[in-house]
Amino acid sequence: MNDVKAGPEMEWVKSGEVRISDLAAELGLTKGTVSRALNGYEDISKKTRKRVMEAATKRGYVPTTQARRLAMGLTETIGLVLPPMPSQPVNTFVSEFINSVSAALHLHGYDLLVHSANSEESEVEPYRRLVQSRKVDGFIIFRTNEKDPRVNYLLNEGFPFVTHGRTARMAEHDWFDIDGEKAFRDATSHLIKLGHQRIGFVGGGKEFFSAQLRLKGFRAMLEECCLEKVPSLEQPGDLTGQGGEIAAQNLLKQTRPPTAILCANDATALGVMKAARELGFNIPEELSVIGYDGIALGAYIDPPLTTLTFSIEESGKEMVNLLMRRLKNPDLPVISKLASAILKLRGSEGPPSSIQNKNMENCL
Amino acid sequence: MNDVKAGPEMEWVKSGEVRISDLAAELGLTKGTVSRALNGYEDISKKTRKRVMEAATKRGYVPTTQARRLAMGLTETIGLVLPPMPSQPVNTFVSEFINSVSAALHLHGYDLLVHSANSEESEVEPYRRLVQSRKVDGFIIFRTNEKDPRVNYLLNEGFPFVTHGRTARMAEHDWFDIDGEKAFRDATSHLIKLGHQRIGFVGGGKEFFSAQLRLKGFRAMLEECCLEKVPSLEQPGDLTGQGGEIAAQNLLKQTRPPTAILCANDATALGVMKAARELGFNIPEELSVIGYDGIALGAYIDPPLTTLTFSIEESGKEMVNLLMRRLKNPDLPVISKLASAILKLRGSEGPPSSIQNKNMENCL
DNA sequence: AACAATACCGAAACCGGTTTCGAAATGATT
DNA sequence: AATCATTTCGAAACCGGTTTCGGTATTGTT
Repeated sequence: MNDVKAGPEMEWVKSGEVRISDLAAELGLTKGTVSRALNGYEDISKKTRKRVMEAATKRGYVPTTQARRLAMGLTETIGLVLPPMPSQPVNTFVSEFINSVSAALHLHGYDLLVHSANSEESEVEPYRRLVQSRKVDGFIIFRTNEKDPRVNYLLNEGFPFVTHGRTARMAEHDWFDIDGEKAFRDATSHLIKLGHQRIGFVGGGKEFFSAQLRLKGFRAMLEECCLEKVPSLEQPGDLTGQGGEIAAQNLLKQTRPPTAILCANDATALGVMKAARELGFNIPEELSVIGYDGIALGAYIDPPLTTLTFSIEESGKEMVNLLMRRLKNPDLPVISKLASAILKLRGSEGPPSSIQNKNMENCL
Repeated sequence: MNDVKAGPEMEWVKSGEVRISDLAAELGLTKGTVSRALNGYEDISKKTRKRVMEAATKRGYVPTTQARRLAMGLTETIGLVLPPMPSQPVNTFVSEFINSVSAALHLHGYDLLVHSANSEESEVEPYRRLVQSRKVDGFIIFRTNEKDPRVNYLLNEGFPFVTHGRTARMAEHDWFDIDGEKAFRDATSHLIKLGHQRIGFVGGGKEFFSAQLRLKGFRAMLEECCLEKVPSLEQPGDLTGQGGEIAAQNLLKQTRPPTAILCANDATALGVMKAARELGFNIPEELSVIGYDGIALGAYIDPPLTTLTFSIEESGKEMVNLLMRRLKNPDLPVISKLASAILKLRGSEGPPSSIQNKNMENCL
């Protein structure tokens, strides 16, 4: 019933009750000596070290983290501040991300401190508090804006951090990002090869750098394939389902609606699909839809959502690597890592029902 | 560009560079006096207190958390261990929950330490480590099993914690839970009132207490309405979409398939809907489906998923309240709180196409 | 056997705070 | 003016570790 196994004659010890001074007294040593013995200093005889270590395991001694960290002048803790969630949590990114970051940090002996952002105060306030009270050694930042106050603050303080996503000052800090531009080039290319000529795009807010890069990839591939850029086919969005609905209505009510819509993320794509259904468009026969994020749920809707997906686990791991490197040596030059998303075909896209013009063979 | 405002003649101070000893020296006081002045002790003259506080704000002094906590013998930190995610993160519960718990803890001056569970080691290992290294004062536990090793371990240690969900030992620890039994009574009643006579149920694993309680509520309402309990209509599941698919196949391939299916959670419901579509069942005309969890995504699928929903924010808040109470006074009697879920009608349920028999008026 | 080198451990300072205790200064009382 | 109570602060211990420094005890060298 109880997971704690205890030998027959081993008296019951509650966890964490024995201090280094107890151990020292018991062994007739000073706590300094015990500390060095346990930490592998060379000036301890094999015999004493063995005695100490055996006593330590027997008594279940584990150093008090707070004390050790205070003495060593570090916190071994990384902060992660959750952006305010305006009740649009269609995305499971956050929990997966936290999970992978936490796991990666643990391998380095670091803890993860998760803080929530109060939407009433400034965005940087939580960061400032954590820095000033010296609760963390560095930050993991995600969902960056192009001009990001958090980045500005931390750069100014000279405080270590890594971002998930690029910023206007990306040359000054370490960052990890998914190559959204390439991803959308791929997705656009895929649609064009299927025969689509009029492709819509629903973006994210101007402030999200990543959404801008996705738009850039979309435009680039259009141009590469000699398809003209139609401004009315590029709709702004806000990365939510609702934003997707509105944008889709704007697109599909046009005289010549697009035969395919690329969405800046999956939440948007779900909104687009909902609006499309309500307007009587069959997916994928009359309208192809492609999202971005690879949320697992996309596989369960009808039709299953084709999307651009990437490894969140890898993201977390890589970011932790970048951060650990930075903590070890703050003066190293900034580096970055770009991972790629892959197009996961699930069924929400297909060839257009009517191919209006065929002048694209010139390009492909 | 920079959020840090500094007065004209205020020289630039990097955050967290000034220690209490610096402040004391600058003021010609001892650090003990400064500490007491800042912490509202009564044995400090008004004049000195004012001097100290002004100097503190001017120099931007913030006490080092590590040191303060060590001296005061507490960690002011609560641990939350993420259960291993077997790549089934269809649920956004976790991130919302973390968010609300973190926010609630912050109001009490507590931090949230999020730890990930390594699936290779024992489930209690992370807890043991956090306890032994004295990194946390208590735990928030969610997704409990009926016989929960984590609960056993912590009860044995006498370590404070609160669970989200009941356990076999719920009389011995504080817990918060959603009244899943009542929720499923409501949902079942709703279906029966719509005219359904053959209602299927897809459950969660035997180990999940909450899933068992939902089944219990389902059965209770059936009995209350004089509907016979058909064992083949109760299918086991695993709270995943895939589990839902399999269960739905088992249900719908029967000679007399159910006209409605209640699912232990939304992920399961999505799997059920997918399988139903593939088998040619129209929802809700030929098959009603109801889930549990209230995930936002359910609103965007076709048809929108009717589900039982509850406030995750309230869950987090209440659990933190329970835990804070416990930390303040460990000897208080255990208490618990049961919140209710509400049925959110969205469209995946309706009256059955053919009402087989009408003998239910006797009961309702 | 005398001496230097080395191995090993104790003593003490330190990390940055909090808290207890006692002494000096101040004010009130007679 | 002498005595007592208060106010106010300094000194020092403490939280639980780590790390530097110096002094024995042991070993190795000639």
